[in-house]
Amino acid sequence: MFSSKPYVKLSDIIQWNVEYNLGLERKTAKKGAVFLRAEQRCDHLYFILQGFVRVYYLDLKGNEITHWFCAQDAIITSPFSFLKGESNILYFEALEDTELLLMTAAQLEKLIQHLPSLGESFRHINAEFAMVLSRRIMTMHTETADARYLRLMEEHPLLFQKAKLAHIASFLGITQQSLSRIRKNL
Amino acid sequence: MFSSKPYVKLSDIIQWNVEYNLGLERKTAKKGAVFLRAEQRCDHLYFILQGFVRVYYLDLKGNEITHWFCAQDAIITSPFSFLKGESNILYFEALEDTELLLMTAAQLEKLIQHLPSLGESFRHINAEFAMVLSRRIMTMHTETADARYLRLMEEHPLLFQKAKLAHIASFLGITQQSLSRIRKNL
DNA sequence: GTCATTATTTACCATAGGGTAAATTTTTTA
DNA sequence: TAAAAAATTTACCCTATGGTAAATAATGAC
Repeated sequence: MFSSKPYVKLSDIIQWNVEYNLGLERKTAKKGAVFLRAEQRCDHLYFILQGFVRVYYLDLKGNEITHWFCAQDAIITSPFSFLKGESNILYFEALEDTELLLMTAAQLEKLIQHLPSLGESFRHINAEFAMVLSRRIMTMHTETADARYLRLMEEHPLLFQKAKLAHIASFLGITQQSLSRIRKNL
Repeated sequence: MFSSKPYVKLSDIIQWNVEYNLGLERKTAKKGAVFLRAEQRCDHLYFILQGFVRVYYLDLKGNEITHWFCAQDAIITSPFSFLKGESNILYFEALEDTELLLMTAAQLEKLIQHLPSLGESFRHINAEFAMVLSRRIMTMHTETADARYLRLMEEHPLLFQKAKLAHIASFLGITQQSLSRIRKNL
């Protein structure tokens, strides 16, 4: 999330695509485009070659809740759908012009057959991702909304240039109005 | 969390321990014992052969926050410490007499060298774990405390026989008093 | 079985954040 | 640059949950 993933280099993926004749699909999404919607199956990993993506879902009242933001070099998917074939509940929205490389589970497994070390890389990526999510659960419990906002600003200042405050508010677990109030009180 | 992990069978691990001369350590923890503390390094995966474990951490005021519960056949570790060598902030508490099999990162990598398919299993386990955590983040946003309580009761009725309400309350993200109030109002 | 300990509930008031609606500012479009 | 649309802020009151403290209930030790 946010950051690049040092374990898998996109340039390698692009090279292997040719070398092993994987036939990976490419996709572009204009700024503002929602290129995956709930109810659409998500049967790809999306490698972000370029751009910035917001992942969100809808709560019971239909409000958009930002689940995470992904920058260049990150990999996104809808885990429920990609891993388990369950119906997808996530929306992927390009917050700027975005270029994507798509990989199916079959293509991934084929590639790992050729390159077992890539499987190991993904093992580490998954473990780190779980770690990031664990930490997020903890900070949601232990920190006030103010503290979470300040920390986000410190750790990801660029985010505030790319995402709207409404996006960031729901990512922080509060409403836009509450975030506004927090900003007012410094 | 909670459930068994179909991807790795404990009986296999025990057999491989002999076959590949891994020298895995065993450990037992009496009911009530805290067998890992914050500040202690966690450089093992803990396979739960038998028993039930609560993982918790302390918030800024010193309150115990339950991070998850783990039953037989689950694997626990302190990801920050095990993966990154960062200082450990988690406590592992046996809620009943518990028997554990310990595996260091070195032992894990050695075993995976012998059995690459185990690496693949762990890749899937990590992915599923991330999925569970994602879902938990979502339900914390979208569901009220009442709904989370009712769902937990429905999905994990046995938990209520093994854990105290204070443990469950902090797992649900509320205080013990709030949980009590929720229970009162059905 | 009695006492001590631990777990749970209750009651009180305090507060962070939600919901609605409108005002204001900023950005986009024409 | 004017008009329209979108984003952000503000203000109001409301509600869920927190904090403190005490009462009750359940469990365990002797």
